[in-house]
Amino acid sequence: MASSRNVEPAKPVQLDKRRMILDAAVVAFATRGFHACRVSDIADEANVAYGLVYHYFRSKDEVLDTLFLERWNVLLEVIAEIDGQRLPAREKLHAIASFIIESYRRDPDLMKVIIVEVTRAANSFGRTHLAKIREAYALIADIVSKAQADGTFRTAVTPAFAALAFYGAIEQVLTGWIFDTLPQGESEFDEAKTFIVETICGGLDVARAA
Amino acid sequence: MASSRNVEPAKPVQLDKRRMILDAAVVAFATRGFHACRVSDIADEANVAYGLVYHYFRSKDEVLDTLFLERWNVLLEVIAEIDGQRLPAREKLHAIASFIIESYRRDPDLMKVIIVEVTRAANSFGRTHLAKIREAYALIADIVSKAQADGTFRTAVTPAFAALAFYGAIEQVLTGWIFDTLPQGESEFDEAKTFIVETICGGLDVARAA
DNA sequence: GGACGGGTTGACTGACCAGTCAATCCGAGA
DNA sequence: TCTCGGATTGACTGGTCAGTCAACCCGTCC
Repeated sequence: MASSRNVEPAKPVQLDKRRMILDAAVVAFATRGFHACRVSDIADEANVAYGLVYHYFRSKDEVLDTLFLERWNVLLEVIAEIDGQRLPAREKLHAIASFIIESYRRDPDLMKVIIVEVTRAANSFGRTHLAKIREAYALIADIVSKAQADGTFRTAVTPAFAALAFYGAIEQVLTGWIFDTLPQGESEFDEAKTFIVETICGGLDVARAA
Repeated sequence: MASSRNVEPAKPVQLDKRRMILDAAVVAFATRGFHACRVSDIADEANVAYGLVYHYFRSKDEVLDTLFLERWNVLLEVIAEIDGQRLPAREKLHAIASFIIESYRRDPDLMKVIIVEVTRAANSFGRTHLAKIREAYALIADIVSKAQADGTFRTAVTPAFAALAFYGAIEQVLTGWIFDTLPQGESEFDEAKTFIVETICGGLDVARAA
């Protein structure tokens, strides 16, 4: 209580309305979907006037863009960092799957919005952020590629394809949880990490062709 | 020219406007996306008056629903039929991947609409048709399940998961083609069928854990 | 205490478009 | 030839929002 004059940088009572709007948007988008969600829903959820959303963001789209970029950049950093560690490829993939699934566990709404409204969406967003999304594929493909080079992965499939299949499996699982098609809970989350890696790395066949 | 009184059942000059509207909708939806596409775009594309769309369909949504159901039911029948044949599971999966990829090759616009606007969409449609979509997963899971029972597939992964991963890989590949993220052409189509099955069935690892 | 200006407010406007509907067309049957 | 009814037409309506903007609030600095 005793004086807070220049100790605080510049954040008053309500820690930053911009952040509040962003957080409210996650809830609003996750609840009603981006299209069905009106800007006034975001403002209401954030307890802020309608116009303030436009003080901090140029448009409704920019709110979603911001949400996506914030999170996706973290993902890219994490993948790069995992790749930097000295680990078997299989474990790197497990770490990536873990990170994504843990992200969902911690903030399902945010992941729901990113997956449903951007990653899986055709609307402007999917296209706008295609390059960013592809960066993730490329990083994963790189992991596979190196593992093929050092002999831990077979070369029957191209790295790009393997990356697609790996990410595809993760996305399907998340989608299942998001749409309540798949049971979800602590044990399912852990199980999923293993299954995804086991399917992509281990394969289904008992016997393999020579 | 010589009389066509009761030879034809009831299809005049323009083989059925309903079909024309449906076909035009595929083009319109594929080009502009379902949301950005106005009903007048469909009517224009079909060379038909605006109001006629509402003569044959209750709403714009119903047009998309019809398109999706028509095609998805074919898919379900085909999967069931493939499953009925006496083939190794791996070949059944190959046949399914083939069918879907061939569908895309024959009518990319239609598949684009189905994948982008229904299968991958959160909007009403994804939810409305969830059950139908899940039927496909279930049929695939069934194939895996039987293969596990007869010993050709490992039991390390549940059938439901395997189905998710398999379908996920296909969807990612199609999405890549749709968004021009992946090169496409005759050779890529064939290659994709093999790679998808090879990844899911063969796995990436050179060595497997005991 | 006055002026400045960024933060904040919410009523309002302009555009857009799904869906309606009254009118017209046209083929079949009487 | 006339009538009936389904097919076809396209102007129009109603509702919905995204985004604008003029005004207000309030802390800061002179």
